[in-house]
Amino acid sequence: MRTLSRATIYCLRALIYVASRNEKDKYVSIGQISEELHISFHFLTKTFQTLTQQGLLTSHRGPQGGIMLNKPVEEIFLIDIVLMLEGQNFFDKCLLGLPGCGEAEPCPVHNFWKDVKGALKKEFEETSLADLAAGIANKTMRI
Amino acid sequence: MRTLSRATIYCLRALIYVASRNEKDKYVSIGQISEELHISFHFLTKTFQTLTQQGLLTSHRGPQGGIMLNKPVEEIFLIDIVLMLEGQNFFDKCLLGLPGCGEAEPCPVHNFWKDVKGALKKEFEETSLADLAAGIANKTMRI
DNA sequence: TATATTTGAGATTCGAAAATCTCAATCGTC
DNA sequence: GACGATTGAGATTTTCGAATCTCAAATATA
Repeated sequence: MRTLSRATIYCLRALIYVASRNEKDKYVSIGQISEELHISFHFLTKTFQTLTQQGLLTSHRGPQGGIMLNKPVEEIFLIDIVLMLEGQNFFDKCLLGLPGCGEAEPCPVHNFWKDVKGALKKEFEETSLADLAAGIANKTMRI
Repeated sequence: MRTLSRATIYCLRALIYVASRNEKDKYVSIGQISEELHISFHFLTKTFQTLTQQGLLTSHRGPQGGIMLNKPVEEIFLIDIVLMLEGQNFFDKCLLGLPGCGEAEPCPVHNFWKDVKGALKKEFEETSLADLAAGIANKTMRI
């Protein structure tokens, strides 16, 4: 079950890593994240750019530069990250990929899928970066 | 939110179409399905082959040939189709795509995602082809 | 101000899924 | 038995997301 794109997955892993370091008001180097997590550096810069443009992160060039979360990890939710990277219409898509599907002209699985998406969205809305990072306290855990 | 592959989507649309025709013990031509639903003929034959090999369908070559459901539509569930086409491990995958993730060594989102997948799987298990086809009674509905 | 470090941005390459094409196998009908 | 209709199977091409590469812009530090 492939739900998120690679870009989102990488970014999520990176943000969980950043959150777990819990260093406020300090830039974390993208290069360092890339090395620690074995994620393509250039791939990361691209996704971080998007999040910076959308206001979730602040970035800083030059030595001691990097990225920094703009809000406390308790106030950043999974849904924010996913919508910013996958697009605001992430939860609006039809299971069968039918372009015309909607409330006005629902496909056979429209209502079924609407419920499923609603439940998933609720989970994403209630799960913060702090929740996700909490699991990482255990050092043996791999991200 | 992209959940199913194109192959599965096409097959699902095709099976809903077949189910909605409600013609027992009669072969439905793949060519006809392809034309009606504007789905690539060769793509359909491929996915139907898989379902035939796995016992969900019976196929028949030659004139008046086609495919036929092996069970009543009430007894074919969404989960069957999805697992046959996407693979039996469809609901086992890690949200972050981490290969080592599992009960023994869970990733930060493992338990969160396990619950979500469990709920989705349950929905798929409880939704039959008959349920999906029921919506099609309305002729204006597009599949 | 010179330099090393780091992100920004876009071009290019790679690979897997998607789509198409070709021919073989099967079978009803005449 | 010949022919046309239809699925079976695999090869080939196309497309698009993923990954890489290259250079520009910014800035801390000495």
